[in-house]
Amino acid sequence: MSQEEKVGDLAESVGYLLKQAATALHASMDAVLRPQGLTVSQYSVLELLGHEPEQSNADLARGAFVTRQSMNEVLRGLQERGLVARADVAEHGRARPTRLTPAGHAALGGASAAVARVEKRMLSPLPPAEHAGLLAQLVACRDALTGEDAAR
Amino acid sequence: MSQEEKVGDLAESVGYLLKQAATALHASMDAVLRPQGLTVSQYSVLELLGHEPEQSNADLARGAFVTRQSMNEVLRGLQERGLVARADVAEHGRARPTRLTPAGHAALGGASAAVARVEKRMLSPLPPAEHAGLLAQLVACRDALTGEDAAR
DNA sequence: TATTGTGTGTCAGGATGCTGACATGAGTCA
DNA sequence: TGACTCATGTCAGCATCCTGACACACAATA
Repeated sequence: MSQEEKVGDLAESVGYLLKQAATALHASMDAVLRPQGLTVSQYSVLELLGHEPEQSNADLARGAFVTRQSMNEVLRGLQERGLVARADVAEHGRARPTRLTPAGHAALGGASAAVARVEKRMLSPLPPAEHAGLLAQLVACRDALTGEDAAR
Repeated sequence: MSQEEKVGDLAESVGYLLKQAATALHASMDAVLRPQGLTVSQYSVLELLGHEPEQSNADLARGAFVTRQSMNEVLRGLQERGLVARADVAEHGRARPTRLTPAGHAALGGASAAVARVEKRMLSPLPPAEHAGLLAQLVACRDALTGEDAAR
């Protein structure tokens, strides 16, 4: 009756392992990005803008899983260092699109290479044939949680 | 030559998806734990103590992937609410083992059931046969990153 | 015995992210 | 036109977690 009603052995909990793996990845990324003068959050913004320029503060916040307020702070730091540029006046609503400066592109290049090496090391124990499967499983898990809201 | 030297499409980045899945899980856990008056960190401590009682502050910090200082704060909150109890004097070194109170056991019961439902929902799109494989892959990724330190 | 090293608990200060709140600009509709 | 709704940017305050530092307890060793 009450076999599956609570969290079992932690070593067999996918949630617990998911947290461990994500924490390890964040720590490894931080270790390679710090020497380049970037935080993980700052790198995330550069990567997002590298793939899709002219995104607003709110767009970037959604892409990096943080609030607009937090992203505002990150953007301010990047702007002061000259890695990104924001339009002074909004063209449409209140949104002021952001884009990479040449210095931002350069910083992204080195950072992206370093992060790619981290990701490669993370996946190194898995046979390449399993990479796509892991990706699909993570997508499925994410969608299962975000699809219908959180409660219940 | 330079095909794999930087992060590619974000939708195909295991690291990006890992972060998304972990963030979604954390948010879902928070949504079900808040109504019970617990934070995710507090729940983690209760769960750890439920599986292995008499752990010290430092033990719990390692188990929850936070610093001793942060865990100290969490324990203080749980102690004030009467969910855990710590020995007043250390028996061996400076370590003061912590254990669940009856109220702590009760709180853990409800919280663990709620979290188990979240985890079940997260895994619901995957055939049960794939669960063990996902778990093993996450373990492998974690170990690949934590085995030899971070840098390089 | 005295020294060194390791593990632990705790205080102080700072960095980061969040919730709450408000004002602004644009679209929708009576 | 005017009221309403929605998305955005930003300010303020708070919560959480971190790094740095220090004192204490024990074990190992010369």
